[in-house]
Amino acid sequence: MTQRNEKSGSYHHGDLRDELLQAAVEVAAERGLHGLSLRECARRAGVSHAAPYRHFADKDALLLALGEQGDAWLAEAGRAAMAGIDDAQERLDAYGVAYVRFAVEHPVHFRIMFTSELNGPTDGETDDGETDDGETDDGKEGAFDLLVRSAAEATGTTGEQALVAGFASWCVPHGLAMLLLDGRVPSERAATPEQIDELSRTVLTLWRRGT
Amino acid sequence: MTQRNEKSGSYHHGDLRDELLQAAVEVAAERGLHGLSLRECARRAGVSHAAPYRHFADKDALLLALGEQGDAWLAEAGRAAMAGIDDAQERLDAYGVAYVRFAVEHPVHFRIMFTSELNGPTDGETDDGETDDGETDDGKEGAFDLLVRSAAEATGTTGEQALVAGFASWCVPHGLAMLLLDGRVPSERAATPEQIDELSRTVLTLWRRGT
DNA sequence: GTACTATGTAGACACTGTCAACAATGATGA
DNA sequence: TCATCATTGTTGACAGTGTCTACATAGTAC
Repeated sequence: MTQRNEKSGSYHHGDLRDELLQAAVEVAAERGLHGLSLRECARRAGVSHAAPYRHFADKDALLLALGEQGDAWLAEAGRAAMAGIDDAQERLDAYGVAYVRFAVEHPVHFRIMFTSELNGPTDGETDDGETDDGETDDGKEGAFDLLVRSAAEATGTTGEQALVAGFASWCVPHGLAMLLLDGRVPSERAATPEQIDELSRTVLTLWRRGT
Repeated sequence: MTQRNEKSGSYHHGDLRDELLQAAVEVAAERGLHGLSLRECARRAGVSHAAPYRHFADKDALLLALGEQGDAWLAEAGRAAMAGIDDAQERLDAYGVAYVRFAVEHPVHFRIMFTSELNGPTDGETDDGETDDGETDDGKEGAFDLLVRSAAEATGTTGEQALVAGFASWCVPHGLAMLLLDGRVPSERAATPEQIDELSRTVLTLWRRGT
């Protein structure tokens, strides 16, 4: 919780950066992402309206930090979900379930992670070919690599094909997560975590064994 | 009627509502959704900053209008794509390809359609059970019904199961579309409409052919 | 014509992101 | 111990925004 009983007296806050991030999640959860304001975060952290600029270059930088936090958490959740599962197919399912669960448990982070608009224009027409496919910051990509490896194993493919298979295995939970966050699933079908896990599993297996 | 070709000189604009919608898409495409402002739209339409309020209650109302426009377009695209295809499975695939293509061709509309935050808080915990499942405004739901019907036919299910199958058939193109819009697909794999169609088809049919 | 309604404008308000100038704090080194 | 200095916070300002109220103009019906 936001426990600022002691620190209110001191000039220096001590952990403002983290508290701002927390406040941002709180505000975004209440008012939506487009209702998030740095000043409100500062208010909740008990500091002046310009204090955040000592920790973040601008508002986008704060959102970016939240996104990276989310990337790390998701990667960890994915790894944990897949750990110890030998069957590649089951591993893929476990990842998908964990993915959707993460999105539902951290909707603000998830939405920020997939909002783009933090790098460039909406359409993504910028020629970002060469700077994007090199060594990456082991967060989500680590999890993605694991996904690709599992997909490759499950489909018996390699290289190019395996990559597409991994990507395809990403689409399903991602789509489900997005639709869930947008309230496109009747609430009686997605009220509890158990229901959501169940739904994820159903969708994942339906997609695979399709017909 | 719309007899206002010389709109710059006349007091009344003649078609301001539409022009505002167009301007909004333009601005959002340039600056991202969070960079969209009513005042900028007004500026581009050549009217004063308060003029939009004669046509939209507030900013959200304008976004909502764009969303509804997108719903209608998408439904039409889906219907057109499925028209004349007898095999249910192929119909589902065709819908998916059209869905993704729509998202890529109308990224601003698509993103607005699935941004929620226009109705309530992010988490969707509001008890909107009864007002949401009744008769709907035949836009997206019409397309969704068609999707469910096709999924039911393809899977040989009915009722509850068919609904979930239809929903699952929605998740895949939706996830793919979202990942595409967020630039998560290497640009060399999604540069042209043909490549995107190809990718959609691959993702949609991956597991069916694979196993 | 006059009255009414639809649609536009001007001005104001609170709020926001962001910057520059200033102030308090804690660490560093003589 | 004390002067120095980078870090971190505050205050005040600016332009831009959503939105409201009051006013102006155009088109329409009588």
